[in-house]
Amino acid sequence: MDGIEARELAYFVAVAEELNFTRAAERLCIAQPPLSRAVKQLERRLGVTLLERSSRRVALTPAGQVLLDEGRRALEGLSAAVRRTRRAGRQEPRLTLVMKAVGDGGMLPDILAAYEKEPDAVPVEVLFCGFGEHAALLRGGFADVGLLHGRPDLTGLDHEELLVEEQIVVLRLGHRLAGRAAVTLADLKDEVMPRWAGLPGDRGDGPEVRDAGQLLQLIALGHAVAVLPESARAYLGGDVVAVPVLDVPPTTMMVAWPEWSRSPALAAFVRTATETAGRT
Amino acid sequence: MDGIEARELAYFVAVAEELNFTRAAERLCIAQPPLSRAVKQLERRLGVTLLERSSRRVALTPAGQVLLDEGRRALEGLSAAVRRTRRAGRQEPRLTLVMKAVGDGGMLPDILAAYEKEPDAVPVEVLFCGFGEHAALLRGGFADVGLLHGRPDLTGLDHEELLVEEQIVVLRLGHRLAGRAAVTLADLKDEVMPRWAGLPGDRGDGPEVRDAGQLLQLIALGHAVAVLPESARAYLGGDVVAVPVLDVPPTTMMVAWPEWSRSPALAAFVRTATETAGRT
DNA sequence: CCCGTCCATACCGCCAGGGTATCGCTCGCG
DNA sequence: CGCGAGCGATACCCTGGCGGTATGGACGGG
Repeated sequence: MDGIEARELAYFVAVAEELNFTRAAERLCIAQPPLSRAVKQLERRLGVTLLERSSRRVALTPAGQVLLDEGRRALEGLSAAVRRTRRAGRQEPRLTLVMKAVGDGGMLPDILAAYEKEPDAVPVEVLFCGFGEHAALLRGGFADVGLLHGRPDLTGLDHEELLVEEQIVVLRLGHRLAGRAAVTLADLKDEVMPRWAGLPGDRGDGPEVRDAGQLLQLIALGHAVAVLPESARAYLGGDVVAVPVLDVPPTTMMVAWPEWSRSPALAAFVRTATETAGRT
Repeated sequence: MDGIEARELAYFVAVAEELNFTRAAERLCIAQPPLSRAVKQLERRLGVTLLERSSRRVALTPAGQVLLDEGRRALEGLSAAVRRTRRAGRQEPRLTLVMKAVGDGGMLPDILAAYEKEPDAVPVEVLFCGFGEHAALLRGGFADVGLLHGRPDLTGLDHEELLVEEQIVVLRLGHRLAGRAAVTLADLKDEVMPRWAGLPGDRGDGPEVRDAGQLLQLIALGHAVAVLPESARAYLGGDVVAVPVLDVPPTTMMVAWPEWSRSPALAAFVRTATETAGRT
């Protein structure tokens, strides 16, 4: 037995993130002295100095940096286990599918229809999320399966490819490029591209949008253009047009799920999704 | 805060594995009543029934099965974090390299020599392990980096390919195939192949060996033959010969390390290993 | 030089977690 | 059919650990 407790690890992580016992204590809603004691006890149990305290400044030792990284992940794993258990224990078992709005390549109705006929099928609950959130929601145990686009970070996930799509640019009717048969990225370099709300990695210019409706509205107003997978054509209204973009790499849509998941309901969904995609 | 404690999770895992509170309690070195109480408290905190108790039999509910799987992994992650922290906290930092004996493709001396010249280099400690153990030792935080062969389970690991090798069969001098320029698997189907000790997945026949020395001795005695990567030629004595095997897929050697590892010492080692392999 | 900041120490009270004794249920066996 | 063994649940006690308050001591800024 290594004897380390989840609570004291969480305490240490708070201190290591704040680099300040007092602030960490109030974040944890406890007083500062018990926090000091708990961290010291953790150091004693590990036999390792985690923090360099100099009565004016708190700094991480190399070992402390390791425990901050590893411990955060371990705590994530713990609460993911809790969430998955809670969701598995609901009286009415469900499968939570996470996807970006309009991120199903038009296949979701077919997949769901086929899935419902499976013997292991359970009701599917669809959870919409922002641009890069799929993977975190799957890893964290908030969702069972996801439909992903592009090249997300797949660590901790298993996946199957469903569909490879060419990309199009969506333009307002009357836009200077709207009549072209095809465009290149060079044609678009002066265009305003919206960015998804709450996404730190995205480029800073362009208006912020929260969902596909806002995006289409911006395009229809002529305030922006957007490069989307070809399947998005199905969602376009009459006041915008789609033009193929020649030199953008095709985007692949995939179904992904947490590594180690072995529920029959999930396996049936993945099988159904790949078969449905393969039948096109 | 989800409020789940590592100890109570370990308690539940023990009960779920034994399906018997009394035996689980003695495995945990506590009395049975506190164990019953702890599991019940865990169920209350999760709001989920984990075990079906029928006064004569204990069975897992579906949610209990989920928590058994996920909780085991979460506890693994926790103790891996502890081990990595302990190893990072040693006064003399070292890099622990795990490999099968004679599993380095002859490159280890070159890699180590080149690595020692790196600015971020630390002393390398080599840990030998049995056939399929590399990945578990890396995931568990017992080692920092490994040299792997074949197609191990790489979940939780990052890796780089170092070397693709053809395979040879090692035979006693005077063996019926020893004079051949090459053989096929069909030629070998009646031969005795040793199996590595402590490896459940291996085929049952053949004598058990613990290391390369025992293996070569068995071959020299004519009691066995073995299919090995070409680089093993360097370790062969004069009383055995090596013959290429035509229809065995080449084996790839790779360097692997735990996902998320970001120590400069490790990064330098991986870079050195790939550069050394690329220079051949 | 004093005051504010911040971590450590000292001490206290309470409850969670572990122990022992015992009950209740069920199955197997004579 | 009745008894005993096995096993989990309950009741009760006791101790150690965790959290709280008060305070000390080191350091830096004004």
